[in-house]
Amino acid sequence: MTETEERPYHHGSLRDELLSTAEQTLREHGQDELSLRELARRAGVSHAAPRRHFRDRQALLDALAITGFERLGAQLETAIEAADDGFSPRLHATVGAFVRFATRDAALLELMFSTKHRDGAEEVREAAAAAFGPLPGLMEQGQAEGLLAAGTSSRAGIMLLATVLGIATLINGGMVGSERLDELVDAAVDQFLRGNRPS
Amino acid sequence: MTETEERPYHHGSLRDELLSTAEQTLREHGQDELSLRELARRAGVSHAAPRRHFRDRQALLDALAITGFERLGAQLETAIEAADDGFSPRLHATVGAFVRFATRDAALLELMFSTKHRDGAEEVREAAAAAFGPLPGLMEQGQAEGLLAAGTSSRAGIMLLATVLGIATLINGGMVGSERLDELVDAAVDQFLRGNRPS
DNA sequence: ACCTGAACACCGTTCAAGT
DNA sequence: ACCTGAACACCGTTCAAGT
Repeated sequence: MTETEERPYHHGSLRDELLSTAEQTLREHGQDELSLRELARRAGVSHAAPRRHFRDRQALLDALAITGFERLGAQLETAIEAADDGFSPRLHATVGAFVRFATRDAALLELMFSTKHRDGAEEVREAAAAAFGPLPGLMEQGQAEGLLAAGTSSRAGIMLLATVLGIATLINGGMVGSERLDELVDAAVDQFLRGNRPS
Repeated sequence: MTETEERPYHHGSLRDELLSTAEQTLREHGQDELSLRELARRAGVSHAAPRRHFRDRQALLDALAITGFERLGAQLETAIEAADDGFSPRLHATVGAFVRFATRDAALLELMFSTKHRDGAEEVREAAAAAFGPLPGLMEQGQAEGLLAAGTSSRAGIMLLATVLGIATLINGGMVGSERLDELVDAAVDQFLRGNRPS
């Protein structure tokens, strides 16, 4: 009945399984504990098998960052769609979704925005760009509604992201108590609106 | 004449030497390439010798983060003292000093604000708090000069720090081109002032 | 008090060989 | 096309022993 009693020689979906158990290990034990050999063991496969799917350890980390950005992008989109049509509710929904993602999965966030992707790993940056794709449109809506000053849509999106990313980083690193999360997020949105409204 | 021709059995200042070559390796090759054994080799000492000074690898990383915060704090202080007396020039100087530190030494910045220090490593958080000690006072000066709204000195400092930290993270990770650094820093200060001025 | 040298268990990576 | 098994060079960590 069950098809998992005896594993076939060809695993079938080894790449996906490695990625998902890697994500779990990253969340529960951090990046340092993440070893290719351990992942192979958990998948019931030889230690050299992952080599077929990930050139090296860094390639696995890059892939984790990419799927992270994909999930983040999906959550941002969902949040925007679920919110009311106006700029302000959409802005709040977006910021809230980002911060929820960022604090729920601290180690993944760190990996996604890590310096390691600076060289090579163009795909990671593309995934990041795709995840934040909805932002400029949202900023333009804010301008159209007269809530944001004109001519800042790209910069404003980066500024908003930078602020909430910074807040999440400070909290994830233990530099700021997590009980201040909501207060700071509200302040970020507030400061953003006040700081970028038309004069 | 030279006293380094033959190393004595007792190194003398092994801890300091390990830390400073570790800092260099971190800057040039990243955290992954940082190995205790390699540091020991470079110091001309057995691989087990660092154990006397750092309980394990994480303890070395913590120490690096601490000295990083100490240097950052010193640079912030110097910048404030060198600036004109007013709030605005001091604010610009502080932000500029932080961003310079953050982008010059990306791997160190990452280590300093890493999730790893969340558990244990209370000293790292104390070092961080000490480095940012001048911020609340600066915010109070802004309030006294009527440029910042009252009652936000702690929160305002965190917000400012979060925004510039986020900008540095985005640039260090390659998500935003480094040619936008000055533009974004100016925008951060501008948005901060507009967003927190008294109504 | 500080350092050495051997030992242990673990990695990532490579490569010929198997299915 | 995908996986195995042995091999290599490297780790971090521990501990008895040296100075």
